[in-house]
Amino acid sequence: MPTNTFFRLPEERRERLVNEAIIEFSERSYTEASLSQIARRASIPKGSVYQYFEDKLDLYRWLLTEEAPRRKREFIGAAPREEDFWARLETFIERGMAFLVEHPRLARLSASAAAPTAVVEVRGLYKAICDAGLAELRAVLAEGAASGDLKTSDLDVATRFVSTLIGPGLTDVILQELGAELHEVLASDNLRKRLNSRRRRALAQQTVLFIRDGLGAEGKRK
Amino acid sequence: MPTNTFFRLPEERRERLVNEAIIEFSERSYTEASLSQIARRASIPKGSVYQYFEDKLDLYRWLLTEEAPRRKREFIGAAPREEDFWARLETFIERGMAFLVEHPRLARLSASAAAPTAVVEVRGLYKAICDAGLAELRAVLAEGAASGDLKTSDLDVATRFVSTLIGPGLTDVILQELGAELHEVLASDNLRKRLNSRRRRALAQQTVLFIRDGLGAEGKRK
DNA sequence: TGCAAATGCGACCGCGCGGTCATATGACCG
DNA sequence: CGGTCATATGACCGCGCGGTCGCATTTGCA
Repeated sequence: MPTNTFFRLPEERRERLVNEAIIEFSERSYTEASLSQIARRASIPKGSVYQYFEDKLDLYRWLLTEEAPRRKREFIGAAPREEDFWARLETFIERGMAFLVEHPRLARLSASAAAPTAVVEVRGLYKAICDAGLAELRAVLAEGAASGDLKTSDLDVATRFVSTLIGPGLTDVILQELGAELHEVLASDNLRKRLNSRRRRALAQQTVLFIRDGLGAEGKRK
Repeated sequence: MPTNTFFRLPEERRERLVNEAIIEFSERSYTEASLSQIARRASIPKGSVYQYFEDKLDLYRWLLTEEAPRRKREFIGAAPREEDFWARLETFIERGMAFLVEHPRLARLSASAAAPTAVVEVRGLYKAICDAGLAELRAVLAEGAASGDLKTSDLDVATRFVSTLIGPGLTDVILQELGAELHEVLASDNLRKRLNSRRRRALAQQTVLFIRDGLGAEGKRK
């Protein structure tokens, strides 16, 4: 947890630090990321940073578990209540994609915790984040099971499958769509403008169709 | 590329080095992994290692693009020719799972390259590996499209979806199944015995069903 | 205005890393 | 036996890191 001093900081200074930290941690894994760099780029002496956070992990943890989720919640806003379960799922996916496209660094921040690492605390953080995401998705899917739209055979496995699809899977598809590397997208505002809301809707639709009907050809399904 | 000296090494010494390298690179990201550690654990002076490989990246690249694929090919063996496309896909998935379970370190080695990193060469390596995997899977799926078993609307996106499912997705499911963390599985032979061939078949079947039919409830499908 | 508490600050520390190099060793050969 | 060449070895280098510490500066209050 940051110290009170941190929260008492002039907003401009605090923002500078936080933004540089987000940039650093979105481009590099926890281990690779350098507190010295963050401080240097934010023009804040390293000694001061250690007055705001206990250590590197403290800053990382706060970003990952407090600040990023807060900003995401702010962006996503209240979910519009759709009638149909599949429409609801589609919206859920589209909102996730919108966040990825509009705030790629924040999205990457969480994904970067997936890196295989020997730092056990980071692994713990990642697991917690994953579990939270899974729980959220599971709740969505449970509604579908309740309304009879979704097969109910194994909700846990289904949740994991869907989660993988709309997480790493969609990221992959989007990058291919943009024809760019992740690091280029992070650096460029221009690239991501090419995945506008209309295109995102289409991709979300395609994803939902896959989840609902699979890839088996119509005529031949057993 | 390793030097000729490396290939002329007494087998026992070479194996020691390679094995320790696999362990190190499967537990840590490229940046986190330490050549000094590998050398120390293999009881080979660091100076000697630099007689076998140009640098850390050279060793990593060789492991990732030569040695691991070679061992995987050896393990998987020739694909038994099934008649039905879906049976073929199921076998493809089951073999992949078997490799993951029997050689978790080798499997992790490749996955570890997915780590977000600022080291551009590592990103290049990862992209090459992914593309190779995607091409292989695409070929499998293309057969399904040709035989009329698979929807042919967008083979590229489909390939990416399926790839994500049987890659990170199945890994997740398996870890949940084993009730263990990745690092525990790497360390323990015991754990992975619990995912025997019969259980793997079942999981592969479940995955194929999902890919073929999706999650939509039977009665309500449009 | 003066003092104490909070904060800013940057030089400094120890560490482990990737990588180098001068020298030692020993196999092979005329 | 002497000389050559491939190989083995570990002390050593420079670097950037995470983190510390003591002093300078500012702030808030009586």
